Amino acid sequence: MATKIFIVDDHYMVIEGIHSLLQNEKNIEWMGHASNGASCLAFLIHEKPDVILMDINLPDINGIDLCKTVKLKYPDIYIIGLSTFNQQSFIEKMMENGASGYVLKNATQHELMEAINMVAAGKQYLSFDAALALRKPEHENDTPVITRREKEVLAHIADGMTNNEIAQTLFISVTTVDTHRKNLLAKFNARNTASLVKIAMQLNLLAIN
Amino acid sequence: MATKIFIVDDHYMVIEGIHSLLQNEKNIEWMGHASNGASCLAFLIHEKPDVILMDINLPDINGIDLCKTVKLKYPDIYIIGLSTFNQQSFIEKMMENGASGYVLKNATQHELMEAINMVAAGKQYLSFDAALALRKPEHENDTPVITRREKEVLAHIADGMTNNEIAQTLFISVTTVDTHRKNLLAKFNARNTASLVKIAMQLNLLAIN
DNA sequence: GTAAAAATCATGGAAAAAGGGGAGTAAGTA
DNA sequence: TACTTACTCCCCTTTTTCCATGATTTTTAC
Repeated sequence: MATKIFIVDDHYMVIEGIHSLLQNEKNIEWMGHASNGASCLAFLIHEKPDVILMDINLPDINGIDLCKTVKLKYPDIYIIGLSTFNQQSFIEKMMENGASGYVLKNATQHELMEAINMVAAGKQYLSFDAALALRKPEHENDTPVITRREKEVLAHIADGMTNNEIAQTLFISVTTVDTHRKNLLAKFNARNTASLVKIAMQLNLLAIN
Repeated sequence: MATKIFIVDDHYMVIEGIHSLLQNEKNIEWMGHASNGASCLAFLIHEKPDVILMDINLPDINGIDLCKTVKLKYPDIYIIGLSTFNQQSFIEKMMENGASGYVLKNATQHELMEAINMVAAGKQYLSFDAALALRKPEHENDTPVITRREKEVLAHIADGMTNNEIAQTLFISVTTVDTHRKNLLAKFNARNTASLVKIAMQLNLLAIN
């Protein structure tokens, strides 16, 4: 029985590339593609693929959230994350939200087929580089654990607000905000606000929640 | 006479996609691909394509600089920039460095062929969206034009260095660094260092030079 | 060769952040 | 219950940034 595949990616060339890679595979049934989250969800109302290859960068919604939505509505559909980024935070969040695999866009045909077959069989698959990123020991793991409040403060800092302004919007004292700021600097091992924001952006703590 | 095409892109799926799109075109001769700048230059020593499709994001060198290098050595080769980003600054720099066209990775087969044919005929081609971005009036352009020195200072700021430290590493006065910093804040319309770094990261000015 | 743009330097003052302390409360866990 | 964690608050000092204003010298581009 052929595995029914559906792609969500806004780059026509990538879709075409995957299509081409899968064209001669006998046990693959190509169901088509969507170029954004909305049309993906619309497609799923009437059609049920076995595996969805889902890009993380979509125009209307990010793939991480789309993954969650799809998995909630259709738990039987397996999802493979697809991205050019090999960042631990992306991979982790994608897997946390129910994805069964993660493949980089520079994967070979062999890797892609392996991923699809593994995932369709109910197993998990991480491309080599992705697995490497995840297997880093904790001390090499560069993403610090920050609390809910710290994340709020961090977001406001990155938006250019001063401690005073943050204190007013969060209805807390300036000194409290200052404490959070100091803790953030310590946790991120940052020398000052500038490097704090850079590191947070690199870890995607400010773009995708 | 067929147009000889060569691709430089580090994403296998994109290469495969373009290959697939061009496979049935009679007047296209596929010469192969390189996945980084170095192997592209190595290839060009012995082989001379008519048109190179060049990704902006490469592992070893950015496409903008590679474009310059290739054009210097082989002015007869036409280059089409290839990117997922529709940012004015990228497009401009690519064209300034001698590219004849710019195509987004979500371009259709028709657009791609049009680009190749136009460029091979010595004309220029910008994909619709790219052209739109370029025609935006200056006040709608969200990527400010910053100078070489400002970019250096910006990078150092984002790395957490103080004005004093930056001054020492660049062998200039602290007040000069301060001036650059002020100009950066003004150009980015940022309230302080934190928002400056965030905006710069969002515009990819700290990852790609 | 000239005009524009970029890079350089400066003063002085107000505002904010960084660094170093200490400390109480509430909530959940072992 | 004892312990940990998150969140809250405070003081003081030093450093750094931010702001306003002005000016000179190189580079670059036409």
